[in-house]
Amino acid sequence: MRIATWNVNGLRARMDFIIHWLKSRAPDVVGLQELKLSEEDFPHDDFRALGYHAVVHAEKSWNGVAVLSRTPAEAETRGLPGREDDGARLLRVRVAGLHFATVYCPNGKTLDHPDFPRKLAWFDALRDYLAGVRGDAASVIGGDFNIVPAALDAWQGDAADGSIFCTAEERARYRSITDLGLTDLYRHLYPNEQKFSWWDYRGGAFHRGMGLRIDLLLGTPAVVSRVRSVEIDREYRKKKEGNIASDHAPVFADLD
DNA sequence: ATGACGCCTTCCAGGCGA
Repeated sequence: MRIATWNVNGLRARMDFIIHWLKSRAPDVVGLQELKLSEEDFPHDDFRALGYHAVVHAEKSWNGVAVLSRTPAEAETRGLPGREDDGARLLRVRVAGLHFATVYCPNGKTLDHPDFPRKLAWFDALRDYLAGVRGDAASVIGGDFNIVPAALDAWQGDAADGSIFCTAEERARYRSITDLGLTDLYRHLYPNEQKFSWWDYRGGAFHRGMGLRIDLLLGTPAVVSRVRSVEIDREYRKKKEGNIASDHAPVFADLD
């Protein structure tokens, strides 16, 4: 079974790209983030034509998450409890024998911006929420975490320590989540590799290797024991057939 | 030092992203 996460940076703008990717990679379950459209504008029919069901938690213009799946999914949680005012950023479903959550974690903007403490509070609420469902054995949470887990995951390495995405406060929140028994599937399989999932559109960052690894798939031990490979699909960060890519690459994992 | 690119929106300059 192939599970995936992808921040698409605008579903409507990315539709041709997403269809190309679904046909090429044939994932079974996909968490999408940054849909940037109203739920009534979600193109269910286009996905059905490709054999995918969709559960959507979205809002006009900003944020928005969804789960695509080959077999129908049942929604478990729409929105992070207590933090609904921060936007449509969490959706958890039951699908294919898994509990599968997709998250678009807040950005925080800058260390001195009011969004930064809101980001930390959002992660505290995420930890509390995940602690409440930790009894679910086969569980995945994937998404755009907007935290760089470790120096290895930033193109600047430890020179980025202390800057936004790389502060001790953010990394402590990330650790509070992994401390619940959730493991970064990519880092588990490849402890010393440096691959990125996001590159700035500006300044040729992609071709200069100036990226971050912020798009993650975390799993409980029952999932970790099944994971055989994880790929950060940088082919789909490139312009393809005249279409512009998201600034994030898809990430997918193959499970037994 | 700054902006750089691309998305969104009561249509178009401005907010936002990471």
